[in-house]
Amino acid sequence: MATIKDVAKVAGVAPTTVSRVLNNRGYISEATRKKVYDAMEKLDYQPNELARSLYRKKSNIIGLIIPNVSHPFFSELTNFIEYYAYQAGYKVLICNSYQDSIKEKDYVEMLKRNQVDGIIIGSHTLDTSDYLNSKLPIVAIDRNFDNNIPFITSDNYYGGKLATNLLIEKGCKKIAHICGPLEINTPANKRYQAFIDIVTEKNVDYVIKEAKLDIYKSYEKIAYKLFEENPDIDGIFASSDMIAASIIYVANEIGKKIPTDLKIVGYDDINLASLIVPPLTTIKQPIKEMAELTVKVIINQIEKRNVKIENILPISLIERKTT
Amino acid sequence: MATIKDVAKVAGVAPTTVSRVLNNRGYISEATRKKVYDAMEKLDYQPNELARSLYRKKSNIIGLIIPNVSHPFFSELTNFIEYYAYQAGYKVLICNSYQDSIKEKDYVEMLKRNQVDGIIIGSHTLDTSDYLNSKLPIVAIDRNFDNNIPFITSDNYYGGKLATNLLIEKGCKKIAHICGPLEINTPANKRYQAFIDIVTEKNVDYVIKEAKLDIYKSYEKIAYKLFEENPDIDGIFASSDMIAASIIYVANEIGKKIPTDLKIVGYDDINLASLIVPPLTTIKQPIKEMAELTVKVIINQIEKRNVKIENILPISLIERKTT
DNA sequence: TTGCTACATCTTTTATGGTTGCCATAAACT
DNA sequence: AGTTTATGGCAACCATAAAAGATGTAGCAA
Repeated sequence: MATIKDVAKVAGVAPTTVSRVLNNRGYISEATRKKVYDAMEKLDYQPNELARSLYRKKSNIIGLIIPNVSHPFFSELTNFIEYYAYQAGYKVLICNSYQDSIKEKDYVEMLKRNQVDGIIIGSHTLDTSDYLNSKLPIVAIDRNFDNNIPFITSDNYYGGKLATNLLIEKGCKKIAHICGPLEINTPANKRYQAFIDIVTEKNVDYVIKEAKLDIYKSYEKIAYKLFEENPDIDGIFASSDMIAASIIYVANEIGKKIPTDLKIVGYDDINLASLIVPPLTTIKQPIKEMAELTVKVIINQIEKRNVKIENILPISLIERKTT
Repeated sequence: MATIKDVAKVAGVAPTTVSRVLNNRGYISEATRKKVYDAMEKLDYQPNELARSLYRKKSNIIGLIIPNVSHPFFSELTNFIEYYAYQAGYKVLICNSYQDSIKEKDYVEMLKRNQVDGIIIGSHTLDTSDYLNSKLPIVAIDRNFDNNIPFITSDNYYGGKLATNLLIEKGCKKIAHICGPLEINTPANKRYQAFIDIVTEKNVDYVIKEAKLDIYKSYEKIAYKLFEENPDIDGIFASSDMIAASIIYVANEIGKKIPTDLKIVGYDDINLASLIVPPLTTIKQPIKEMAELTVKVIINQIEKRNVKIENILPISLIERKTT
């Protein structure tokens, strides 16, 4: 690989001059500028960003820790995060934590060693204290830490409310809610809270099942068990579209008709939601806008601007064919 | 952030001694080793990988260029690539090219500037010559360059053959194949070739439609058009599960029964395939194994070991409920 | 006892590729 | 004459690694 010295030699100038051309500082004549550019082209010179980062103490790399990129919600989020980060001149290092706290901690340390400028954390097992002792910019997705780490989320309570109300309006008499893991306090739990509040208020019969973040097999098991224990269930509010898809699958296997026998509301509105059969009624999280805001907040932190701690984006109900 | 010098000062030794403790080389007494470790702990010292990479001329970062992480096939692939790369001590920088050749070139240059140790390219627009003039280790996924760039793929011809034969065996009289973009010569085109060979050989009526890589909307349009132009179609071989899912969706909309009126075979066997209704018959690409091999080949290249140019993994037919 | 070698232990120096500040020099302008 | 523009050269810096060098100690033969 050509270095700045090689370029200087070929262009017949000093390395300092090349650096000046590269960084647009000081006085440079057009003639010299051209000579330098020609030399760079001739040598296919690419400045070594490692050396630059080392000097500048800024790598322009953002670490992204998520449970699993193969989960559609996270893959869509990752896609947009990379998109906006790249636009702002940042690169994204991707880390799958598999919701394993040891892996998560490992990744945080690895990212620090690699001098990332900030970490976006969409995975949820780590103890807050592991972040506290670091001055590194951090943004959490769907997690409200008790300290001052900014987080991005959507209006989960309202989402839960809309979903539950819709099922009741459509005439469901016994509703199940399959929620995500409740042991960690995340804003997503407000979906659960809203569900409980509404069914209690309206005095509707209900069931709760808890699902760990997974992709399918475990969701199917939960669905089978739910129908076995509660054959009279006629409405389900699933806290993710993947769970909802699994339920539709299982409902089909055991011969329940959707939406006549059973109505389903999902959550997220991943790409898949409109594609499955029947198309899924769901609460749309603004994934693209969440990604955009996440990138904006992390960069604002990196560049020492003030950021809001709470960043809650609106959700909306998308009615399709499962209700 | 604490540096090696801070550690040295606290431990009362020279910076080099700390470096030698870190890298386990040279002679170090147990007493010194302990002093150094204590100092590192006290300062919460993390070695700066940027500086290490600069010196070693090795960043342990692999660049991954794919069309779009939010596409399930690529999100699953990315997941496994990250998994195996991390196991081998490599990090993954993710790049979405959106099949845009300018973005793709931009990304390649960015990755070079950042001194990545190798590039995995799953995106397919770039001219080979852009790679040729670089001594950087490269592995392509599903792309057979005419030069010596190793590539990973699966047995596309056999996959196309299995899919087409299955539809014919199941009694289809007029089969459509929705293939991927044919303008670039990729191994995936062998699915198309196999399809043509079989229908010609067995003298079965057929239709071809070409689909650009996209996620849904465009697939649906193609499906609508296909059914409009060919109402008598009774079998479809889709070159990806996402296309197949879109077809199932459209078939449902226009009242075609699957598998009675219409049989469908997908390709990839993404997670979703078993989950959609009806569960999709498909050709399984060994995504996990492909990712594992991809990482293995790129690392072998990085570490100057010999690698095979052609890496073709076996596929298999997964019969579910759409045939 | 001396001299030599071998080795353990740690330090000094140089290198990695690039940026920047400072000073020197000189020509071209006000 | 003084300012602006243009360039070179040097040193310091970023955090780390490695080659080479310094120092001390032990073993062993003369």
